[in-house]
Amino acid sequence: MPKIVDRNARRLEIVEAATEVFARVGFADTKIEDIAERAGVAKGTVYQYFDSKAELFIAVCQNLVTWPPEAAPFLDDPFKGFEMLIHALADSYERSRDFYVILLDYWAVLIRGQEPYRKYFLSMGETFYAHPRRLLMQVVQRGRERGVFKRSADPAVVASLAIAGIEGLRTQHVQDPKHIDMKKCLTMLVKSLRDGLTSSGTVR
Amino acid sequence: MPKIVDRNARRLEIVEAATEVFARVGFADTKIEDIAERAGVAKGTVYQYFDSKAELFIAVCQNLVTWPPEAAPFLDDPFKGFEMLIHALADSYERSRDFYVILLDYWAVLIRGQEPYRKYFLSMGETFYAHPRRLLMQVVQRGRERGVFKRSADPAVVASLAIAGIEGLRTQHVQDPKHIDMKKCLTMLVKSLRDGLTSSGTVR
Amino acid sequence: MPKIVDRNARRLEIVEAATEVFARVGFADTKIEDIAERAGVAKGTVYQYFDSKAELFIAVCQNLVTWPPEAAPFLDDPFKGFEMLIHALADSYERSRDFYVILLDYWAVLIRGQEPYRKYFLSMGETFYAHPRRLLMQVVQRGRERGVFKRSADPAVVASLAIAGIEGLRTQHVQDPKHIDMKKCLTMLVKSLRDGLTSSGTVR
Amino acid sequence: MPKIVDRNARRLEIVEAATEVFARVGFADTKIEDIAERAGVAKGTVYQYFDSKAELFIAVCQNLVTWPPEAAPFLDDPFKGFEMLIHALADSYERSRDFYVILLDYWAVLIRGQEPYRKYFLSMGETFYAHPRRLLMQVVQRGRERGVFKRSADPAVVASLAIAGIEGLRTQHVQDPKHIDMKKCLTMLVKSLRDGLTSSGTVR
DNA sequence: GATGAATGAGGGTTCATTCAT
DNA sequence: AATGAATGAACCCTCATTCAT
Repeated sequence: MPKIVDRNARRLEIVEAATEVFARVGFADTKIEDIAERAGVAKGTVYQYFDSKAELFIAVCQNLVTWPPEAAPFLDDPFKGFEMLIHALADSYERSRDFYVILLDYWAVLIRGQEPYRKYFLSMGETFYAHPRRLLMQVVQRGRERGVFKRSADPAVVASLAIAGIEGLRTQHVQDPKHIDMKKCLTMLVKSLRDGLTSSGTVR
Repeated sequence: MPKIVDRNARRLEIVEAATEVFARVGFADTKIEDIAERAGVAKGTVYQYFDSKAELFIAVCQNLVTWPPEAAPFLDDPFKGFEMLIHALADSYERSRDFYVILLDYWAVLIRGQEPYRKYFLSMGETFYAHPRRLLMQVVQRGRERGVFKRSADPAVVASLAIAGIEGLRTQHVQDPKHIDMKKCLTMLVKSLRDGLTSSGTVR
Repeated sequence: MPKIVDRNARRLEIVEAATEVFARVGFADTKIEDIAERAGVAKGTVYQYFDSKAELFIAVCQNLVTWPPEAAPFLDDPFKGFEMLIHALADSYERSRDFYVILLDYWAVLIRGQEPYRKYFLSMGETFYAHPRRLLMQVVQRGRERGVFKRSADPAVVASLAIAGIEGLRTQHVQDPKHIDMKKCLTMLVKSLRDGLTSSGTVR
Repeated sequence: MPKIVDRNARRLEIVEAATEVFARVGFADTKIEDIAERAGVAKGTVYQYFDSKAELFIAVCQNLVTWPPEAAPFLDDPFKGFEMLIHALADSYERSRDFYVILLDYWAVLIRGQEPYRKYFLSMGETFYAHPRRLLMQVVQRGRERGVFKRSADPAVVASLAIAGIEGLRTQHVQDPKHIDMKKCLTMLVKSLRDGLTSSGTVR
């Protein structure tokens, strides 16, 4: 038998090293050697686990896409649940700065990537956004059923808006933390959306 | 003038060619030669106008940061003005897909860039976001003064949220246009924010 | 205008440098850098003239395939012509040791090469062998018409045999010059083939 | 014996696997891993039997050099024997395409190999060609003694020519089977050489 | 002995940048 | 000013070989 190694563990070590490096310098400027060094292995070893830099990047993204909170505890109270969910999502961004920063390259592939990868990332993106969106839609739906949210509220639209708000705030915050008071903004985000869900609808 | 084309015109041609190429394939994968070809000049010529690929990218970004609509016509009617402003901003993204796509690389520099450039892009970002933010804050402020928006509404927060919503929706839309109904989402964005600005405030 | 260079001349210099290196160490062990050095240019320059090592090798082979002697002066006298032709062919091998040695790699591509190249080399091989074969067939044919060679002699077969003999002798000679007396062997080759072309045919 | 398979059998398995792979893709493009896989062993195991890829190639060549037919049955009738011998040699090429194809790399070492190997392969080449040459020389010699071949015929030259013809025809045939009618060519090869061995000698 | 994980030197290729014309 | 040929540092990836188990 050869050297005893837990391939899965080693693989994960490399993915984690890669996550850190990709996040710090971006895909284009990342050298495989840097990743190897950070993982404490030789350059060639990386290629025993991943066929190419691109494959490794995919693995990194997949590894990142495992964060979303469970919805169960939030569902009972639509009002409170909606608020909790948004904060949980925002936190998940907060918790992993890597995650957010790697999204830049992730998006880049999505928008401009060549076909083999583009399609792949696209499906990844679906699961990626699909889970939080599903959770959000569930609370909204529940709220409608209970009569606390308006019938006319479209759960898909609300979910998109909530995610958009969170991401958009993060984007501005990452650029210049001083200009954004995240706490206040998130509070207002929740409030506005809830108002939109409950207001009598006739504006003006 | 020794030549028929003056330097400024030629320079702009190169910037525009670069904009198109950067947007299409991203900064890292853009070759100076591609830009030169698209601009109809030789590779060396590009270096007569820009010291490096990075400088050229800066010029491209600066050239992009000239879009926002004028606020004047909207200011009189806070309600209508707020709505118009958001749609105008969304349109400006819409109108220039290049613009949005280049933001990816712009952000990348902002977040990870080495110092000479990072600081530079940061200040650029300020003007970049500052103008639309200022316009939004103006309408909100005006609304407060007229008593149509709540006193407690923080113009800075509202502006951030509006921009966040627009950008976040675009992000999702660029990834998969089918999943997002932009029109509905923008309408709800306006409505929610307005509700947040007018609701009696007592939540629950 | 850029540096004034005769691209064709420079290209040829590189091909000639490559010919020497490919011949000396073989395709697989040839480093582009070695070729560049021998041509007195930088590594990158080679790639301005050839897309890849394989393309360069093709160019080398094509450049080599320009040797065959003109037949005209020999055609009148089938006997003498046949002899002269064989010696001329043998000489052309002799003159360019490079040529012969590079054939090894040429054949390797032909026999095992992947499709884009295999087909290409195949067509090259046709012209490569086609010319000497055509010359040989012409003299034989002329001899038949004049009645000095047997009607039953097949020009194609004779041509193949003559070329086979020359190449086969070279192969042995390159391996160990001491074991082969080229002059005597060529004389006997000519004599045998001529005997085969004139003998009454009833063997035994 | 500690294991079921003895070293010699295992060694031979590896050599045979290597023969197949070397023939198919050539020495340079052969990966030890491919050989190991085909032999049904692990990569490291190959190195238990051979110190290096080069050593393994030597072993492959040595294993190949065991083919030639026995002369005894041919010797009695010089005419018939000469013919049979040439066909037997041609068949031996035919039977093992591997053999012929590996010659390419064999020759390459012979011509350009570094010293430790070059000399080695040279001596191998001698035995390699020596055996068939010896057989051919024997029949010719026998024919001279019996008075059916001319005194002036040089057995060494005839042997070289016969081998040259066979190899040269194979070379052309491998490149493009359509262009060569091997049967006809071999018949004419035999006939020509025999004519050369019996003709009255005064050409013209 | 056998295994296969790890290694790292090595080479093909790219491309931003320079510079002679 | 414009050109595009030349440069060479940089980097991805391969694969023969080693070695711990």
